[in-house]
Amino acid sequence: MRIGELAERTGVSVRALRYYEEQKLLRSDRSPSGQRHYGQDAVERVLRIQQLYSAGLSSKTVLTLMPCLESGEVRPEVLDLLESERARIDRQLQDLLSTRDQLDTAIATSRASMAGVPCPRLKAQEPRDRGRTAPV
Amino acid sequence: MRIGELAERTGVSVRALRYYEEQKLLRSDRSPSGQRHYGQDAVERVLRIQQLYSAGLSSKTVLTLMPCLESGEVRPEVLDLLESERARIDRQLQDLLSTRDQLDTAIATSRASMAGVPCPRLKAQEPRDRGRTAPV
DNA sequence: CTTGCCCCTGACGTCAACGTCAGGTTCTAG
DNA sequence: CTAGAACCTGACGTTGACGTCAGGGGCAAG
Repeated sequence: MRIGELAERTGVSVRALRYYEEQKLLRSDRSPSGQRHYGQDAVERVLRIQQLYSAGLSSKTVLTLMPCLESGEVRPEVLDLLESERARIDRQLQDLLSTRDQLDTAIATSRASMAGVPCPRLKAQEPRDRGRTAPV
Repeated sequence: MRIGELAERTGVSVRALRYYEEQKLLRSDRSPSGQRHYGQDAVERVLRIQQLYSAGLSSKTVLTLMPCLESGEVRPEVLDLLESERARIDRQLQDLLSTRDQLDTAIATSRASMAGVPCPRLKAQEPRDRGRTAPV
């Protein structure tokens, strides 16, 4: 398929697909006139790239890690990267979950108040340790 | 406390704190000479701002939603924003969880191969390795 | 043939959350 | 009193993942 169809089937823009190729995250066969052509598996690969981006990985990190995630072969020099990204994801998960809870509480409160029920009091979340220096 | 102490206690930069004030996310009392002073509650507020940023909310969205999350009073015109952010967070949670699973699989595979299968390029640690320049 | 759609390669624009520098003021320790 | 740390206000720089525009080519239909 050509780039327009791939874009449509993945929901990402044509520009983004060309950007992925520029970053060496995606390859394409070229017709004699230079047009890009992709196999069916490109759809899955693009969706996977999007997922990794959405998880906060940079294009360079995706480039480094994708072969490992696909093949299962982890070269020892990328293990640190693998683990630091995992740790970052864990921290971000906590922030997302906590934020989601706060949004849910607000939404529930809103619905309740729209139904005429009085607003309950919200409790503040205890802030998580962010590696700050110990208080004196 | 002054801005430097607040920065240290929250782990965010002085520049970031001034930026938050610029975005009206954070207020400060000013001494006659113009220096910013903060109460103890500023620490919690800054950590909360960071958490919302980490959850992918924009500065404008944080500005809009923070009062609701604190007071529990949701003006009906922000309910849409509240719900769309919640939906976005849910999607991002899926991506993060899936990515974390993939990383975990790769890490586990790596550990297994290091324990069982001899890795071709594993160098032994050299005890006198002092000239190790940290790559940037 | 030509119309219209899709495609190509640069290359500059964008946006957010700061980093960084310049040039000047204020606070504090000795 | 003085050095230096900490603070102030601009204002320009950075980065990543694209958006967008300019200028031009390829190809099936009518």
